[in-house]
Amino acid sequence: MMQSHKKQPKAAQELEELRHRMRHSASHMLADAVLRMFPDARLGIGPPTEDGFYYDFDVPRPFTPEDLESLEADMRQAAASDIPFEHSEVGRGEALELFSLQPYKLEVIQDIPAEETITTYRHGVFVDLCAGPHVESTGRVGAFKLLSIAGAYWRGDERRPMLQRIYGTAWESQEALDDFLHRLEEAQRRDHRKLGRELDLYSVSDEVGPGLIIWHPKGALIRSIIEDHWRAQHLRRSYNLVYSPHMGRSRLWETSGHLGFYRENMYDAMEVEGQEYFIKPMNCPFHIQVYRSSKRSYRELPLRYAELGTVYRYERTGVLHGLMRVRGFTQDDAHIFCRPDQVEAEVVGVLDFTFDLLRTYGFEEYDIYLATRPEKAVGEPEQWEFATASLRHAIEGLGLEYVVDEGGGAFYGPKVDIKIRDALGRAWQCTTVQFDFNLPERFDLGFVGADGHEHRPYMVHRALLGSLERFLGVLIEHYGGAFPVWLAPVQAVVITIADRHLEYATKVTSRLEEAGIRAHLDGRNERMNLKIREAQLQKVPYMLVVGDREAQDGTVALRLRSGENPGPTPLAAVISRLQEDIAARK
RNA sequence: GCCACCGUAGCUCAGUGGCAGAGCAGCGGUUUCGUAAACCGCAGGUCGUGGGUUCGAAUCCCUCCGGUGGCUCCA
Repeated sequence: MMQSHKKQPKAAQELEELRHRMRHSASHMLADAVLRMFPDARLGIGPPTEDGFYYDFDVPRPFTPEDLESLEADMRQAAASDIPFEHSEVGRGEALELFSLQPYKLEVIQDIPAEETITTYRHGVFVDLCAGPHVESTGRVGAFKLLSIAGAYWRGDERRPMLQRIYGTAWESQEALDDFLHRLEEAQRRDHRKLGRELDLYSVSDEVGPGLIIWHPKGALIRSIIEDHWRAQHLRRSYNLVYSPHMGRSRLWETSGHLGFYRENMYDAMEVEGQEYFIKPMNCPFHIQVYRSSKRSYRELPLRYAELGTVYRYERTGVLHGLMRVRGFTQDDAHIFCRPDQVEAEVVGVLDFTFDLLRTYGFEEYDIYLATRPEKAVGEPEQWEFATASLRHAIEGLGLEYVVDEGGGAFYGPKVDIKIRDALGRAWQCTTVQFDFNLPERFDLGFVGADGHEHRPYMVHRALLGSLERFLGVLIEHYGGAFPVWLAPVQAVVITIADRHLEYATKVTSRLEEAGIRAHLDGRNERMNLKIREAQLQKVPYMLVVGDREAQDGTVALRLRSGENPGPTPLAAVISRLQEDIAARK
């Protein structure tokens, strides 16, 4: 159960409610249309979603794109006929009778608690089991469109039958629908997989394998800037940087419990001199080794070990997606070992660090989730209560809105997840802060307290950016490929108008490079127009055109990727402008 | 992994049973140009893989590999 701690203005809430009703009604009209196409179709469920609606069907053959067109035409006809939606309450027996030919509906009815009333909505001949609410009549569904077809397991369970799902969307006006479709197009333009290729940032190769990222020079440069900044920030916040190997003996993973609980995500063992080794899916066991390398005193806690640790996890082929979901990735990982009395301050420190770091990249909006104890869990209830309260206090103390994900915690501890939204409106999890009651136990971690006795430290896993691969993917879409100057692989391109300007252009480029600017000289024997176009497509922030006038005056003709054209500018002024941008991380 | 769709030159794509094509990129040349694509030429492909049907397969069928949109799972 998700319990929201968010507030919305009333007007926005009413609009959302209207869209919700229109989408709900549109999904009924879709199901009605499908039944006309396939009278024997069995209906799954058809709820509204954040951006539209879907409906699941068990049909004799999969839908085709042409089917979508004729179904949509059928729906338009229904809308034109303006048939009223009629609500009624039915008894349980009556409901079972009414939907006797619809096994999925029967299953839903059986799951409705006895004390709840069962309701149906009818328009024309179509009746659906439905809690509602709906718009008054089919003419009031607004502007709608069917979007796509997909397979979906009944009740999301891969052991149950796969139904055919049709996705659609509905909005209060044609304008709002067009807006939405425009947003989808914009999202496609910003797709990190497309930009990744166009800007030559990374690739995946069939020969290397799916889900394994090959960073090209420009992508690698952006990544290394992010990493450098990350390390510097960690040092400022009293983290200790460590490095750990990519594999370890089976004994390590047995002790950690990964072989017991996480093996399906791990690659098979490799044998070395009769011993089994596993490639790491997580960094924690290694950081624990650092902790255990000497006897720890309460005086040295908290200890914060951080590493850009590359891990490999088996992911099913169907879930791989560009940089967002891969098989080999680098976590910006850290493990904090601390005393109980330090826990809350540590969590506050991590959250503060997170927002500080994410703000650097222009992320200001987050979805925050507090995930609590699941049914199957290790650790004492008091520990869970204490840790969960620490997380809650930390979030609330910072005045943040959050959602409680009841029972959504890991088996080894409660956690806070923070998601940022990409250009498609999909929320991507980046930050995660997780308590771990399991590993300190398994590795028998301890510290000597002021009382001279052994105590168990608290352990917190945290990743702020999540994985560099995913974060870069989100960043590419966030900026639409137009990276701010401090991240841009090429910050300035010097463009010659004719070959005779090469000498001056070379001098300009060297001056820029000496000033610490990533400059590139485009001295090709091509027309200036072409070079500007290419720099523009590569989203280079500064273009410095040099011709006769500039060579004579010691200036450059400045052009920005925004299309602004400030014109002739002294080189020194351009350099300081660039340096200001870089310093301000613009 | 499952459902649907897709895979033709580095990229974007045309070709749906009868001699593999275009634009861009690449290479060679001409051109020396003032704010988003100069011109001419050349080269480039076992049509993802393996098998089958056929006189003949990029095209039809099957297998596998990879991708896309979803489902499940997740940083």
